[in-house]
Amino acid sequence: MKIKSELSKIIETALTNANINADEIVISDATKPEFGDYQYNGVMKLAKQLKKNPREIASMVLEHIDTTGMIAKVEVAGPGFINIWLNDDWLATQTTAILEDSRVGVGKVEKPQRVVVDYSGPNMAKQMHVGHLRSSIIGDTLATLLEFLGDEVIRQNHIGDWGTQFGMLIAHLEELGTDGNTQELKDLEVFYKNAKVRFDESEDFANKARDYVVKIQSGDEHCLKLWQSFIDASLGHCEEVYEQLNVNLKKEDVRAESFYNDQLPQVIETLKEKGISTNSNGAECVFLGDDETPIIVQKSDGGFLYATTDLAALNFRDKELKADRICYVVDARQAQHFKQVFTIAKQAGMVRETVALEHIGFGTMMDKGGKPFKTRDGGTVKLVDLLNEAVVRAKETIKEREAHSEEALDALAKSIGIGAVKYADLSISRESNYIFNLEKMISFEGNTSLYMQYAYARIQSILRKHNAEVSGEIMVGDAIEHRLALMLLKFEDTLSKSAKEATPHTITTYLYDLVTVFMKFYELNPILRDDVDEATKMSRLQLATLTGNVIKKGLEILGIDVVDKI
RNA sequence: GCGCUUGUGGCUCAAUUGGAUAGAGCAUCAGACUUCGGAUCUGAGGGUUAGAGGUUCGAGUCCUCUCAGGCGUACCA
Repeated sequence: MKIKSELSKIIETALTNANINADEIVISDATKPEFGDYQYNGVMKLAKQLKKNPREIASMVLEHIDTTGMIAKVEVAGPGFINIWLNDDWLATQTTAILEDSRVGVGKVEKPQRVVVDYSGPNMAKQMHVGHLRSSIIGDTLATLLEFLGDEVIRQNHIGDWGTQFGMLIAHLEELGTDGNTQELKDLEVFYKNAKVRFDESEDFANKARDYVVKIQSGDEHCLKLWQSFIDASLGHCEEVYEQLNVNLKKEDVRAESFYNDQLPQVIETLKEKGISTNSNGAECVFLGDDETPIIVQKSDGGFLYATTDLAALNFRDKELKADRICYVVDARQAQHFKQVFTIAKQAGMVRETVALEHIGFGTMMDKGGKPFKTRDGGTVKLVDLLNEAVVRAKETIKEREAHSEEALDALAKSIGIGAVKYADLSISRESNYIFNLEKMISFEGNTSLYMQYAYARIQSILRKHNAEVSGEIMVGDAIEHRLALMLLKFEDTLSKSAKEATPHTITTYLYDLVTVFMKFYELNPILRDDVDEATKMSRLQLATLTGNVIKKGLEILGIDVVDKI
């Protein structure tokens, strides 16, 4: 239900009938229950333009607002706010209408776009570390969300598989022998470290490594084969992590750096032709605005840089993938880089003017002391280790409360532990740095996945206990049911906002508010007690069922499984 | 040096993009069980939104300066 746009239409009609012109009508949620459900704050601006008293204008508008359907009551308050109360019967009808809807009342966008979401982007030379967590799950949520809303999403995993370090790695792989290497490849950190040791201790090895870099680039078959087997092994690690994280990235979504390799000279040619780049100190550079430091697109030795690859990728995504919107889910620290690359791409005509280019930046994960997240000895924390730890902790927590069989416990621990980490990450507004705290993540209190899971399990428990058909209409009988019904209908507005701004935390905040309201409803309004009449019982069962459906769908978009029992 | 960015109760985070008395959760204190799962709910205390000016009907949000962090700054990605 697009409540806000429905209300906008009503207000627009009222304004027209009152002979007032307004360009855009923005409806916002009421800040307090006593101010109603929604409010329109635009009158103050209009009054300024018309040079009239805002309260006077608000009263004029008020007279023309249709209060026969959706709206129950309107009121002018403060300097000129128009407060809006929705009608109970309307809420009841609308919620009843979506009881059987698998999309729980969420429609599809009118104009679907083709959206490229670039996320995860691990480096093949190393194991995935905690830094990849945010990109992977924020990107995946965005992709799932846009798809659900009807856009055509193209996932792109821009893996780092090209560069000088690969010479060293494949030389080491060759030395181990392609058959005997499987053991050491299990841990890429170890593999990398050993390769580095060889590189430093042996002049022959180092020369060979450098030689191999050139050979891969020139397409030497033997080296490419070694390289490919190394990439396959490394990608295998990533796929295990994606599997564990419930992140929907497949092999066919991989479009690696190496893919763009042969397009790089063309990028330079285009930039030269258009007079965008110049030669400076032997390197091909782009100077933007008044910036003194350039963006280097080709090194003085002829090598290319990541800006060049990104330009080639932008060109490909525009020309071949024909994207309307391209989202880069990458660390916020690369903001300048993307700003520059986007500017160059548009200037050079590599991307059409109409394409929306967005850097979906996110903050860094910190430890409890507010420092960048590291292991005790200062190394990077491997993502698998962190996730495994979360599962272990979840298992301990669940075990304390209820008796489960060992298999059930393991399965529960997996979905709950991983879900808790994901939820905690997604619930923070993405651009700020955040402090990683596993205990808080696996807590049942506050805005955590377990609080949602608990509410869901409670609802399922009621339905099991009822153990019969649930039918009939929803009736909105009191203030708390009014709030609950309204929250349920707000799901679509929430998802739209989240998609537009690429902010997963909009969804978690909504779910938390929904569940909080549901918990209050649950306390105040008994469902299965004997003294509740049949129609009320059914209505409340329906409300509970619908709440469960929305929680499930919401968590599903975040890539988190719900469980019927905790 | 230049550029970008952040600063919100003791702690961790919000604030519908300029709207009403800045909201939650931890923690603290006080309540509610003949439990539809108490892993819950109700309430209280705790804030000059780093500081100082400015813009206007109205500022956590916009502008200027100061203070304190973080990040980026010519051939890594």
